[in-house]
Amino acid sequence: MREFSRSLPMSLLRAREAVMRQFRPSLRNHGLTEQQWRILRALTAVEAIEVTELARMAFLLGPSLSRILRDLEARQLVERKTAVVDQRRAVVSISAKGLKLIEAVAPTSEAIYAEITRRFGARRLSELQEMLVVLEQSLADMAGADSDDGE
Amino acid sequence: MREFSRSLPMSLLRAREAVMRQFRPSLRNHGLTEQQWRILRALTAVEAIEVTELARMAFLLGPSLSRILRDLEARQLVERKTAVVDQRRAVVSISAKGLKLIEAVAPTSEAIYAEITRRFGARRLSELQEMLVVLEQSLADMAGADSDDGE
DNA sequence: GGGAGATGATTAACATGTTAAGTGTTTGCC
DNA sequence: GGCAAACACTTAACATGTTAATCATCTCCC
Repeated sequence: MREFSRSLPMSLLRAREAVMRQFRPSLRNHGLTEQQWRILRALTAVEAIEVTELARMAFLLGPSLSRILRDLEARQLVERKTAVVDQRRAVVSISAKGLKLIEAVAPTSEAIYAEITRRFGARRLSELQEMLVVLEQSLADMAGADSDDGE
Repeated sequence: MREFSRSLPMSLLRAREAVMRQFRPSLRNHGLTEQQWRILRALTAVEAIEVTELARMAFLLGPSLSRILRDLEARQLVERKTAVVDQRRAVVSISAKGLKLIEAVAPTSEAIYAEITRRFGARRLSELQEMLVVLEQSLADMAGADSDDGE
């Protein structure tokens, strides 16, 4: 079998961890986890958004998002209301307080990102991002290998 | 601020998830989680190994590894004994039963990996892995951006 | 217009990620 | 040789990942 440390999932995991390690302390100083930050960050790009669509944008599973929204709402960083046309749907938006928090975190975040870009190289970074997109697309319609053995 | 969906952490997360989505069903059919598989897989490369070193190999934090080892030991997939020279250290190795399980999973796993390689391209895959290593190394000695604000 | 099935969201249950604290052992040094 | 600091590992506590089940609403079709 392929040498373990060279497997693609491990490489991606390690690279991502190396990157996130840079951001976590700053987020923590503002009382935010990585996922909470992703949600607030996604919300700044829209006026309001339904929960399912937000999950897609922030790349979180429904249950995780549900829990985090409950907390963010309690902290008054986001607002939630039920859609009028369909009572099942909830529409979420960032609050003024949430925006303020984003603005407080952003400078440090940007500085870290800039330093990562400087170290790794801007061109190289673009190439990497492009490859990652292609990888994702390559596997988009792959079966799922379910019928492995006795199921 | 940079468009959210193009941030490096998100790109890495999405790519990794696209890859892991392929493997999870098969692992699940064998009663293994991704992390349990990583541990068993790492153990096949060595005779025996200390817990801390295993954590480094499988890229798991100590607490996660502790919990998982407890479970794998209960299922008799791994064996653990205390080092004679240093009572603090525990030495872990894979059991015959564990090896058998690995051998049962490996074919499907290899087939999936081969299909991923075929779709993405072998050369491209090598390039990607190389870039990920460089990225990791680029950030290896980066500060940690701790002194963000009032600390 | 009413009921079966689909859909959006949440809850439940268990596994892991993450940081801090705790436990037992060893090491270095006086 | 004994004690403070370092070390290896585990536990604790809370947040998230993951899958399945539940709940409420809605849609479609008869």
